[in-house]
Amino acid sequence: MSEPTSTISDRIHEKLDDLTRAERQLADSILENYPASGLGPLAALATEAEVSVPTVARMVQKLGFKGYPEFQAELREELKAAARGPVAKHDAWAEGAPSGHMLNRFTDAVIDNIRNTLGQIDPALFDEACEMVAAPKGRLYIVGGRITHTLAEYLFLHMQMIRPEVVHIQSTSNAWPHYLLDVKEGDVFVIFDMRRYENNTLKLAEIAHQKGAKLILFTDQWRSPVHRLANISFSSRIVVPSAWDSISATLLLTEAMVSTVQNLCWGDTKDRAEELEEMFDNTRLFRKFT
Amino acid sequence: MSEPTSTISDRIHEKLDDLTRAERQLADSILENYPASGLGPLAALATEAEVSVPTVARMVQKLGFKGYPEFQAELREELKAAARGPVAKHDAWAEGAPSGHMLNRFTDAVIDNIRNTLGQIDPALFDEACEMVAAPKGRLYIVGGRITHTLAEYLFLHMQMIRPEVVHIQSTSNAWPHYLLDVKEGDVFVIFDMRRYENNTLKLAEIAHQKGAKLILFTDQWRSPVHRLANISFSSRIVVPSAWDSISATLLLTEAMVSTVQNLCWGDTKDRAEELEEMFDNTRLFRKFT
DNA sequence: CGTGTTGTGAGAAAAACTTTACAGAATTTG
DNA sequence: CAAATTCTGTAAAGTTTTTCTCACAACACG
Repeated sequence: MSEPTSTISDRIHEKLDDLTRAERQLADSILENYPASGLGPLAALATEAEVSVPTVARMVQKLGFKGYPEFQAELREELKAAARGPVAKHDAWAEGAPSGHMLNRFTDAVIDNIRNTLGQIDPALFDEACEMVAAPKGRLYIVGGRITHTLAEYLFLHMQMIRPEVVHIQSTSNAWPHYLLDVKEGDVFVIFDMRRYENNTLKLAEIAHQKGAKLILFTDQWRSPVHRLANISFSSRIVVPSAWDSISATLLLTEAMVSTVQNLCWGDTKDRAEELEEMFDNTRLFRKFT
Repeated sequence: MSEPTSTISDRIHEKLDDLTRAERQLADSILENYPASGLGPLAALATEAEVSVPTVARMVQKLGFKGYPEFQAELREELKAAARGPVAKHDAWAEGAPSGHMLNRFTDAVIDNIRNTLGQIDPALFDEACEMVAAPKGRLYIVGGRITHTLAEYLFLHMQMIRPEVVHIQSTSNAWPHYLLDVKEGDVFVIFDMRRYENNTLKLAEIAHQKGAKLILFTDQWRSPVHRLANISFSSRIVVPSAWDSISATLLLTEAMVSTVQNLCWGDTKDRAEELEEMFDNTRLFRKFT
């Protein structure tokens, strides 16, 4: 038996550019949970990929198989061969990379960070924070430092679409004191401060706190000094095999917050609903996950 | 949907005592290379196990299935779940949160995205891209769009510390054409373009390509039109239970790239070594993972 | 010898695959 | 902006494969 030099997965990737829209959609679906979906009946695969039956038949031939059964047979062979191999499942995230490859080591670390970070989150506090952010009573200020202002801006860009009165402050900018002039009680600050913690951020937090604003802090596992002032803090694990830190876990929290807040605000802000609706139409993104 | 408490493999083992000789022979064959052999046609399985067709049919019913197709369907389901891996099986990441809590749903989705994204990366291409980015021959341009410029800036901030001649362009800015004036052959562009893909980014990529620059693209699973011009593309999964997309998987790739490039450049740029060293001292971050 | 098991062969029924034709949609081209 | 081209889904029909079942003979074993 001649060991096939390339798996079907490879073959699909190679041909990816020659495929049409629907075929690519199908290819994605096959790769989605590979190889399980390719082992069912053709019609089921078509349904799952949301393409028509002939599209599947056409593509299978395009990939060089005489028919769907032949395609399946090779998938099974592949599966057999794979099972023979190392049982170590997630030894490698990126197929074909040595397990010591940076991609694998890095991914291991990030997943671990995420697990660890989530394990230490109090869901009730998270919900509370989201409610504070969603509440349209006061202004929402979003603050980031030298590196973390990218996170801050990411949050800002989304909040801006969800609710009014959102301000993005970069604590390293020398303009930040001006922003604080009209902070009043009931305003909410979301502050990102990861090591190395920035003095400006701390000062800014102090003033905001003093003026009666609520503070929500995203920091790392060693916690920025701001946490003593903050009403709610979330610490993320950030260690990766790199000379720098990872903000992946914090990004996850931020994205989860965006999603939660948007659910909370749903329907409230009529004027934004329009804009959102248009976006949903354009991106075909509005899927109910309940 | 009730999660089956037992796999088919378990089920066979349980019933093993109630089985007759030929049936046991069949069972052994199924478990031999599980689950591949069970996914082919019934007749093939019979031949492989050296039993008759009716024996297979009879045993499948004995196991409690209505017919062979039903048996196969469950095998496929099992395979699907197994591929998801032990990591994603966690049904509560944040302890104490109901498994339907946004934090858990979101984390599931992100982990799944990461797994899927990494599974489709060619490590050789990734290394190649990192070498291109590390090569100090030409300039390094980093380009992002409306949302993705946060990723671009994150990469920029780190590259700036690693190598000289790094430029950050925001394709939504109307100043970008000026940046392209002195692009020359050998320059490298790192472009972020996720849906909804931006026309400006495409135009910018076209000009850069035409001027002989190399393009590295970070996009989503549906791939920005820029990918046709790009020398190397990486597509990430971005779907999460939210009205918006997630850039978490792409951030992971970006961070992994930063780490890899920094390893490649290590020692080359003497003038930056100082600055780095000081940083490492301050952050106690310098850990050798090699 | 009797009981329970297994294989053979065949045929009916069901399911699956392949192909074709065509119309509507999407995209490209001029 | 219209025409041309390409792509895609629907429907249907024909073909092949697969599954299921039955009857019966052969076999194993106490």
